[in-house]
Amino acid sequence: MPDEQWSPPLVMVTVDLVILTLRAGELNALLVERGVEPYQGEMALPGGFLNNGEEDLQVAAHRELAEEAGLDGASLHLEQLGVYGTPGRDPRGRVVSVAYLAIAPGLPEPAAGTDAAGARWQPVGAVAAGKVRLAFDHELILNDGVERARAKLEHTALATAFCGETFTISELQRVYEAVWGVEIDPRNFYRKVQGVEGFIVPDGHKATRGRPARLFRAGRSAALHPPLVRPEGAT
Amino acid sequence: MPDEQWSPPLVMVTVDLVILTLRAGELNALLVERGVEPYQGEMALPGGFLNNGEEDLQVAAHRELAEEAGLDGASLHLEQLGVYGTPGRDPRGRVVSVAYLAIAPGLPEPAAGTDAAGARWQPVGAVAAGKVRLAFDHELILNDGVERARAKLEHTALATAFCGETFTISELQRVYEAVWGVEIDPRNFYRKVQGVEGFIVPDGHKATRGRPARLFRAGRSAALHPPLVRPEGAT
DNA sequence: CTAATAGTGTCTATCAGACATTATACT
DNA sequence: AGTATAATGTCTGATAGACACTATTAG
Repeated sequence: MPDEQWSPPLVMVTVDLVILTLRAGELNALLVERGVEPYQGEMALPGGFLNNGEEDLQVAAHRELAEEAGLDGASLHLEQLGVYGTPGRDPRGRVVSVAYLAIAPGLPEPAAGTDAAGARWQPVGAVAAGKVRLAFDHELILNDGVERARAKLEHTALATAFCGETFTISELQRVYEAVWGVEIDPRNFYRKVQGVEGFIVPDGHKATRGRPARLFRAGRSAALHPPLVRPEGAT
Repeated sequence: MPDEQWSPPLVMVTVDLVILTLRAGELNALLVERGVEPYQGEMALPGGFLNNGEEDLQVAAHRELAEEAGLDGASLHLEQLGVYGTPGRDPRGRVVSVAYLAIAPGLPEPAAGTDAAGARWQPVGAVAAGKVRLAFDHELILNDGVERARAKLEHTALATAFCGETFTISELQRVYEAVWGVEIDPRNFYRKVQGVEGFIVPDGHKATRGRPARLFRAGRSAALHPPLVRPEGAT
């Protein structure tokens, strides 16, 4: 019980980012090689300490997004994922980390940021399979982020954030298949996505090998009614 | 950009609790009257600073649950809700608050805790209607907690946490009606809840005015397959 | 018997999943 | 014509919502 002399403990706060994209039909996360101790040389999620005592958490997340990944956050979906504050999770002392989830369309290799010795995309499957080890408790955070993304695909228009400005329905379908890890019947998918009010709106056509595909762009709805339900066996 | 002399800013961390229960068929939240500045005399969510630099966040949440609400957290559903860290949200300085959501079955008036000058249940409708004002950004946190509870009722067995050890299907239905703010057809509700694998299991009978009701207790499943979908017009 | 509450049955419009066919381009 | 990809139609079993009846107790 605090007495009159007691003052609250002070802790350090970091912002960590789970940045997901699609590359070659696989779900990838952006990882950086740590340039300083602790865990120097190991892979970790991009992130870092608050700049100063007055920086907003969301602002700090956008700043790290730009610094470590070279991504302009303005057009990016960015959402709070959770807090990770188990004592001992960071050898430097008591560090509470606020995790954010960011979604980006397919991108080339990132320009290595100023802080990070090296930043690169890694398939989340490789991390889940234990092929890539992460510093701190970042594997836990990454798994939470991936699961959140999978769940959000059902109820929100998040999938369009994985695509470019415009996209075909097939491309949108490949997003769902990659993130959920399942195969979807194209005919039923066409019917369902077009039945969701305000999800996607037509925007011209695209030349391709074969019959030209209709192009769409994201509609006005953030929430999907009805939702696109994830099959039972999804990853 | 941090130079070699730079050290991360230190912030204070609080844990705040959204504790929900059902009283007289209405969704209520536990609020305390603040005994100290700032916001002395106003209503707020129960919560407080970390005890020390080594206290786990979840442990701190359980501690506050016991201290300020007199509730033993062992049997209680407790879940992280989010982080609230906007600069200026607390006049004492930079305070980052980790919010937790707790669900309790119907309880009598709480014994006022040691920290809180007074703790009492308030219908969340009164807060939403502006009849009760909360300190800090606690109204935002409360709203997030209520919305989370509503969403979780669809996909998890959370509703049973609002009931006692055993309950009738009618009682369970009243939980859904109160939290969602809608009326549900009892016949369809019976069919649906009994069709969900592992949601509820029979456990004797209950004497009542009229035909005795079958009693149930919570089943083993945490997640509901299929989910109980919330009607469109739910609050 | 009557009142009160618990529990079950049925009908129908809609929807999800399986599956085959037609359409439009390029070579 | 042949190939490749896009788009649409149909059938069927399951489900959600509307609705009416039977069952079991107390007084």
